[in-house]
Amino acid sequence: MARRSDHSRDEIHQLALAAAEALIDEGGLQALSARKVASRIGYTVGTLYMVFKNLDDLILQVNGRTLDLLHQRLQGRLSERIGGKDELMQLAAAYIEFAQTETPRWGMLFEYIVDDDGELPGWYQEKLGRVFGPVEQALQATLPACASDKVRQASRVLWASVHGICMLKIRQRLNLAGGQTTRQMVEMLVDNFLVGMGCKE
Amino acid sequence: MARRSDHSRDEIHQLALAAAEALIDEGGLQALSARKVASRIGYTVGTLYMVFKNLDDLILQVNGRTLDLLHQRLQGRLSERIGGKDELMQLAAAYIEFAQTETPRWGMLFEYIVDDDGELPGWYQEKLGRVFGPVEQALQATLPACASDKVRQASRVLWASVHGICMLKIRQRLNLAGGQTTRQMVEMLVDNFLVGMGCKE
DNA sequence: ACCAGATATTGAACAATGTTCAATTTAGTG
DNA sequence: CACTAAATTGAACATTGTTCAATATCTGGT
Repeated sequence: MARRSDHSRDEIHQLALAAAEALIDEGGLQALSARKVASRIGYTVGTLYMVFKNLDDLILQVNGRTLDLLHQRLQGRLSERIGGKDELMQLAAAYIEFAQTETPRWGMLFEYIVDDDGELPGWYQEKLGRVFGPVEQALQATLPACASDKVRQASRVLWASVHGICMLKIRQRLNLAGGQTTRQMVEMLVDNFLVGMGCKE
Repeated sequence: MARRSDHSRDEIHQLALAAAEALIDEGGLQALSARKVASRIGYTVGTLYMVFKNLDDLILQVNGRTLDLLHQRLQGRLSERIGGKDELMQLAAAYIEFAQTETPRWGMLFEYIVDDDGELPGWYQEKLGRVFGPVEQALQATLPACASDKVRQASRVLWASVHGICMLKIRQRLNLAGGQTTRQMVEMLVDNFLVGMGCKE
């Protein structure tokens, strides 16, 4: 029996999240189970339910950490405020890379489905909003004359589009894409989108 | 016990698919189970496995029918060859409507995940390709001067983008989208994309 | 009409799942 | 050392996908 003082509640919490992430990386969402997570951290099932409401709660928290990581990766490509297509393509490349490198965790962000009227918890929505930050910044720098709420909206449209391409490409739902890479497809999108937004270059 | 001659193999096949669709419509993918499908059509579990390899096989075939239905809905908006932004927006509206109306079945199209190297079966890829048909046609009509393989590629990029917007909107992953409707976001995309492709209007 | 071979159908069995909770073990306090 | 409060366990339950021996039903031949 695990000693009561081996880990604090919070340590168990963190250990479990890390173990869950490892399992997901190894075998996708279907490789995740309460008992497997528990045994990996040296506890039994019951203990998990002292720290998480249920498995969905655990998954949502893993997703929260994934969003944080994604935000970091995007922010990392934003070191210098260049603006323009190049910076947006840097961000897009970072997103593509993240999706390709951390495919299972990235995919899980969109598999957890919320009920009709049920909303995602506030802390989660906040993390979601943060992910759009770098895109919004780069887009504003690219379109200095554009009103900030229009940029806000445009960044959502553009990024949802980048995401759509990534998604269908990685999940192989784009039959006969003519040998284009994900990156080339995204470049076509960004090019056209920026021209449409009235970008000079 | 169900009489041996009550239904042919093929009838059982069809009945099961219809029952599965009903279950999914009522409660999403998680409401689907082998026993529920079987009991709805008046048989027991074992019988299902005479007609489907396993549950994934059943799901893939449901998805096949969903793709057919989607293709119909798109094709239905293509009756007259107008070309131009209006026709593309008609198609986009049809897609949005489909996603909003048949959300569970539509969502399932992207939840079934294929292994790393494992490909989707040929018949399924063919159905996938067909869905892009109407978009390709409308885009070619809109850009008559554009080479057909460029149109082919552009239709994939554009439609993956439309899909991305739909997806994130319906799954509520677009925090603070500023009260824009899915349709308005898609319109912004289509507008910009067409300008970028050199469309006059 | 009846039998035999073939095939359809059943339902029990198995391992694994999420979740709960009484019983047990441990830690801290007086 | 004893008592209380909390942590930890593991058995229990319902449900899941899948398999397969047993049983029921049909078909064709005599």
